[in-house]
Amino acid sequence: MSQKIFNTATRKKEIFQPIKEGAVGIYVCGITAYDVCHVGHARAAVVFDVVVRYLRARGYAVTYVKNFTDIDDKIIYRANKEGVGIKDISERYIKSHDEDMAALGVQTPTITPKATGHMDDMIALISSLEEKGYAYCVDGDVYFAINKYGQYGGLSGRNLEDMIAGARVDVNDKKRNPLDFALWKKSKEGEPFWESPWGNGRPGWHIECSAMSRRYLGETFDIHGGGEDLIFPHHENEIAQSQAATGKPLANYWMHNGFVKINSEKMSKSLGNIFPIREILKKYHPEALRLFMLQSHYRSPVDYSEESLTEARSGLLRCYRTLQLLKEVQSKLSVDTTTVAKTSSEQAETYVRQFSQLTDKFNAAMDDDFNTAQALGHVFEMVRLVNNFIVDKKNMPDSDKANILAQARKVFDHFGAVLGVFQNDADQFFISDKETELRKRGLNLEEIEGLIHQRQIARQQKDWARADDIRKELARFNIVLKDLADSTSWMIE
RNA sequence: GGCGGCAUAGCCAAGUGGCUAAGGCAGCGGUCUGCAAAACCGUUAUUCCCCGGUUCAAGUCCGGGUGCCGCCUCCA
Repeated sequence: MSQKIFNTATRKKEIFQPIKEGAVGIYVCGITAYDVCHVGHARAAVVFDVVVRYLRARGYAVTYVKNFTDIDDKIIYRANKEGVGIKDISERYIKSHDEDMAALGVQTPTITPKATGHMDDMIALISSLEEKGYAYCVDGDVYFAINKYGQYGGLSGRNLEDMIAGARVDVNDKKRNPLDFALWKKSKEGEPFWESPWGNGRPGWHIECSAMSRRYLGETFDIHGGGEDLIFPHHENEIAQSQAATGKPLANYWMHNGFVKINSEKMSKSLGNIFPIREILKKYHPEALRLFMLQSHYRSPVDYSEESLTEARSGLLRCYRTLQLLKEVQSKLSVDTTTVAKTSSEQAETYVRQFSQLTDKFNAAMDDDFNTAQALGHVFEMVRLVNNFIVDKKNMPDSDKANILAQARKVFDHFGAVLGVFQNDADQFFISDKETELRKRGLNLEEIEGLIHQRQIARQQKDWARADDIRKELARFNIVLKDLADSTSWMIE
């Protein structure tokens, strides 16, 4: 099976053919470091994290570049407002971004370049565009000449007439064409600036990605990604700049992730419905957030709500219960559970064969444009299959059981490594889930455990009425008890 | 005004020409249990927004309609 990728540029699923056999260069537009990251950033990060994880699992040597925009109007605005330098702002939010990403289990990209570290590359690129006649300088600003380039609009499927008819482009006397965009902006009084052939100024927004992708991945690379909102104008402009400069395609495949809506509304500052990642993670396990996102296809919109996160948590609990059970059964076997031996019975072989079929199906789903929703369907089938095994395993020799469980664990390890879930030990997961839920609901651990202890005494005395009363009382706080042979465990529903 | 997307069970969500329409959540019945929980088994869409067409065959393709949504301005 070959990897397929939906290419925004052609609006079709295409068979992925890397430039260099066995290697992939991917560039994803990162954040502008002027505020904390929100759930929308989380989605883009998780989507491309999974893309990279899967390509690596498939054996590709992936070079993943994700930039930080650390010079920009919004950063300057914020720095002025706080009376600090732009570096204070950008460094603060890059740090915050890194913390959020780590919490989400997003692997650090191979290279994370910053715009301000590549000023020479940008100036060189703009100069070459100027030499070739694609750029013109007016009063310290440098603009890209759309008309000269001629192929503008290819990615977003727009033509110049449509866009001009849209009439929402800003009026600027300096531009020859209203759609021309700034490559270099003259600095205003008091703004940070860099020296350039056009005077003191700073780069336009789009040029950094053209310069940095070229530096780290070359003139043409495999995959360029980002949120769907970046298709126009940002990626359109990147293509125009880069291809005018090199005469070569910028990227062979363009991937764009869909948006996160909040309670069916667009997320926006004016609606006040921006959800920072760190706020969400106070209430939900990061893997629940990942699962929520991965249950939809990456190009579809997802609708964030407390209910949908709670549902995702329920699904995650189901997986971890099985993982926990798997470990528990393993620990009770009389044979070494880590090595994989040959199975002896037909029944045992059937399980192992089904595991491998589910792995194949999972991979096939991922091959098909990273269909994580479908892939997750197979993950849950695997959960059921393992539960089934645990229920009907009885007369199997321990060596067979050990083998089956070791195989099952390997399959979950693969699923988990690709999707970035199941990264916790099951027992540890339930402890942290409990802590999160207690905090969220403002419940007190000692009180709950005290009641459970009292109930334990009542149970020993077979005082079922008292035991049931305590159960009911705890149920009012959504606490569900599970009676074991000699103890009671509990969790919050 | 221009460009694009989506509409599948109570909810979320895969499937995009052909066996019984994945999977999750929620619900119901059963097994298990002192009672529960978890797990397992069974069950919940004769049907995929509506109308017409193409085809031996359509949720899946084409045309029309309706309803939502995104982009066109900074935005993941």
